[in-house]
Amino acid sequence: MSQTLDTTFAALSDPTRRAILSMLLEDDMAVTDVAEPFEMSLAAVSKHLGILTKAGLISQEKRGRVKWCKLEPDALNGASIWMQGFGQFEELDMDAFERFLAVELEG
Amino acid sequence: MSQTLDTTFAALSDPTRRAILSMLLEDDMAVTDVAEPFEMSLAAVSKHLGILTKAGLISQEKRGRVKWCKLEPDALNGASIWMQGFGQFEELDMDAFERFLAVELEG
DNA sequence: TCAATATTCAACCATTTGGTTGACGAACCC
DNA sequence: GGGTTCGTCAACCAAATGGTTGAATATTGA
Repeated sequence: MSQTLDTTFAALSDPTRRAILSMLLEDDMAVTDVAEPFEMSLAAVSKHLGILTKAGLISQEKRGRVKWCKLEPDALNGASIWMQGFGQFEELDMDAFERFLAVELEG
Repeated sequence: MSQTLDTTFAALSDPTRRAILSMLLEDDMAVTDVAEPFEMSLAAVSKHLGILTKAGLISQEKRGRVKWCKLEPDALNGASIWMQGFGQFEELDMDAFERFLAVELEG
C-alpha cells in the first residue's frame, strides 16, 4: 500500500508524465502521438509510459503495430484519499483545474 | 506552478516523509522527536524535513534550541486540485483514511 | 519480398536521491 | 566555565532517475 503511494506520487512528480496524463484525459493515444509534442527521444517517452504503466496510471494495449495508451484514473484513488485526509479541500473547481492544465501544458 | 507540483509530489513519494506528515497531523513536534521512531540518523531526518519545508508542506520555527515542525496542509491544495481533475473521487471517507495511515505507519 | 513504420531494448552517461559519519555552532543547565 | 543537548553542515557513497544513441523486433503495405 505504502509501496503503491510511493510509485504513484513518484510517477506524478515528473512534468512530462503529468502532461502525458493530461493528454490522455482527452482520448486514448498511440505512443508515437504521445511523444510528438515533447522535445525528447521516443525512447525517453516510452520509458515514461512504462513508469506510468507500472504505477497503474495508464494501461497499454497493442493492436497491430501500434500500442494504445489509456488513462486509468482509478489508480489515483489511493493517493487522493491520502491527501484529502490532510485538510478539507475545496470542492473540485473545474475552472481552476483547467487553468492548472493550461499553465502546465504551455510550460 | 508546474515546479510546485514537481516538488510537492516528489516530497510525497517518500514513505518516511509521508509518515512525518502523518505524525504532524497530531501535533507540532521538535526535530528530535520527529526523528525518534525512525531507524535512521538524525541528519537523515533533518534532510527529509528540509525537503518537506522546501515543498511548503511543513514550516519550522526555532524557539530556544529546539526547532518546532508544523504541518502546512494548504500546500496540498494545488496537488489536490490537479488530482481531482482526473476523476470524480468519492467523498472523503475518514475511516478509509485512517486505515491507510495505520497500514503506512506499521510499515 | 522489401522497405517503412511503431516501439522497445541495451548500453551508456550525468545528475539527483537517500543514506552515512564526524565535526561544528547554539542554547541550556549545573 | 564546561559539559550536554539540539540540530545542521560537509564530505562521501551507492543506487535510482532521466536522458541519449544505435540496434533489434514486429507489423504493415506496396
